[in-house]
Amino acid sequence: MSSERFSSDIAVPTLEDVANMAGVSAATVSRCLNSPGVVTDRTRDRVMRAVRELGYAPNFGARALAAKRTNTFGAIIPTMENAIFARGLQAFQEELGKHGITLLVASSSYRSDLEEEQIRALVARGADALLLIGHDRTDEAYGILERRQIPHVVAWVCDHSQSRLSIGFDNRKAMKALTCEVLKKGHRSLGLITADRIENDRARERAEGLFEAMAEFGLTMDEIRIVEAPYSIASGAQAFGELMREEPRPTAVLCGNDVLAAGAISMAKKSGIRVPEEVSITGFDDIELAEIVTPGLTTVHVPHREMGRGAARLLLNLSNGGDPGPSIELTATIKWRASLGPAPSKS
Amino acid sequence: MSSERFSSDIAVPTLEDVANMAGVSAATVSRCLNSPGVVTDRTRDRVMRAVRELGYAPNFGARALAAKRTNTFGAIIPTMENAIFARGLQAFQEELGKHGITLLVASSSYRSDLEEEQIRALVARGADALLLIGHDRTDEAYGILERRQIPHVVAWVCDHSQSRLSIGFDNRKAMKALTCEVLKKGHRSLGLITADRIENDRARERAEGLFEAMAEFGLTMDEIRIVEAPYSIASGAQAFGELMREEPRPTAVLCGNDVLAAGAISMAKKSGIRVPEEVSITGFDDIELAEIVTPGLTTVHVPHREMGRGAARLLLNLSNGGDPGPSIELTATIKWRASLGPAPSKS
DNA sequence: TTGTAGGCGTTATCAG
DNA sequence: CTGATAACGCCTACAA
Repeated sequence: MSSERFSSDIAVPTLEDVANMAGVSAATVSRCLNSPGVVTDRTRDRVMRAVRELGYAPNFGARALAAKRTNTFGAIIPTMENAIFARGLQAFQEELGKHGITLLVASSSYRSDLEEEQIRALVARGADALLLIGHDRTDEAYGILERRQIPHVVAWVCDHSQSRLSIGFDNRKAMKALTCEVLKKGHRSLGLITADRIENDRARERAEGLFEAMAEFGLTMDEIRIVEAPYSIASGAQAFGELMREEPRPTAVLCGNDVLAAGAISMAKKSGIRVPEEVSITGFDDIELAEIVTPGLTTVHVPHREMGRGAARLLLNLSNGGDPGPSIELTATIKWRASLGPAPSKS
Repeated sequence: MSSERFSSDIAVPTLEDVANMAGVSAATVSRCLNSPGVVTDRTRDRVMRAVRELGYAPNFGARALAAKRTNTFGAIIPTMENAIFARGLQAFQEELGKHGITLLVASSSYRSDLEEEQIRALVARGADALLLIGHDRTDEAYGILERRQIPHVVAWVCDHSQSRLSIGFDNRKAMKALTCEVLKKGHRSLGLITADRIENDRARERAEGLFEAMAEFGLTMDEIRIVEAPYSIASGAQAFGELMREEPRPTAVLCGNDVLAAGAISMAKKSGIRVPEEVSITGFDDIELAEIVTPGLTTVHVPHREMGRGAARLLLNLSNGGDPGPSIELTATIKWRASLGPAPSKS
């Protein structure tokens, strides 16, 4: 009925078409596809042949509508433009793939209004579960998740003051540890290049960690210059330029991530400022970039793959009605390379 | 009816719930959402309030089923692990966003069997149109696209021997031009680090371009050493190491992309081989990485953003039943940086 | 401008 | 083991 099957009928075949060709009911075709064990070998063969012949593929919308399950998870990351989330996402996807579930990725450009929109889109699209980055988002966003009871996990963070299920590392602690190393090298005049801290708890926590370390070493906020910059090499470079014009000039510039740090290094090179002899620079994330730049970037190594894999497992569990257990804290470690050196002796 | 609305009813709200709360029919709610202009301001206000109050979001499956349109496009890229496709994809997404359509991204790991699977998944999921990279894929993949008449465009390539709609640049021509520059510098012993050329027409075309240039300069295949390597900095580094052990040692190493080239440069540095004094290295793509490494990478600048934006427009057109016009050829240009120098004077 | 009713392609619940 | 048949949630003529 749905497709009259003229000689050159190009309509998309439906369950019913397959049923007709195989001489069975639509219900039987559906069963062949979903629980093959429950149908005779003979009829199944017949049905499968028809399926192939027609090039039939089930209509996802209809299936979702009827089954209330899509076998699709979603992930919303702040950006695809740099590699920060790529590796973790890859691991996430690989793990999901093993369980036959498809991943849909959206990016929010670090804007929580857009993220809310993306959550809506993915949820509406039937995502069975969601991977989110960081805790910062609108109440509406959380409202949607709760009302529809969408299993979700927050990754890339481990904030003990938050109760939501998460897997990640303590950004504050990691940045504090790195800053302590910088201070131990004798630096007393710092610079910070950070992403916008509004709507970005990772950036905020990292900055806080830095401040805590300074406090422990008896430094005040007078001894640090802060520049906020969008996530890109170019803006990292520009921010570094601004910092170098400050008085007194920082002897160590900590960057909120490797991308900004790479920009800083390139600007230093362009300006003839030697790293680390005149200025030390540090990053955060330990993406490939950190190893490639010259000098290599001392940075915080983040367990991207474990995070992705772990997040997938939590979500898989959750969406099967299982108990995911408590949030998981992974550890980030300092990765030493050449960009961090002792403070220049004078000034 | 669908949700009885007890005091703590957590059921997902449907169109009907909204209609009840607003005291109108479901049809009116639907209209408010889809063609707001056709309904009274007063009722629309009432409806929208109900929508907000209930946190209503339309069910995608149902909507797709009824409207036969999802306002979703898909893109399948070979990898998310490096930035090669990121910028283009971002532009693609931005353009689509302007038109209210959502982008779903999948990655194929450079494997056409996986790509076919992803095409299936996206098509089944109702993607109205698809962005694909390169021409190489299974007949089945194209079969699906044709049978279901899914508008699609092939990007990152411009192969005049292919009739399929595409937007991109001529990989062969670009690599040939770059190679000519290398040869003009006097290099007569070359190395090529390329991605696997099976199932990857970009890599194949680039290699062919290189060979053409060599032929024009009267060189034979004896004068080039080729190593295939997976897309990663580490494998680029390793491949470069292998090349440097060849006899005679190449004086110029051309890489199929910037990621491999970055690896090559880092290995050169590690081995104490000066670039470009002892060996010249070139990349392809001109991603940020190319600017960051030291020395800067002479590479082929690819118009990623135009490609992404253009692809979106073609697809938008196509999915609205319009005529997209012919394939579009963009031009890739050589971006000069320091990594390419004259051939060392002796041997 | 708004409401009514039918249908979109599957799955799931029943009988048979 | 198989076949009707009723949802599933929304859109869209068509009618009022």
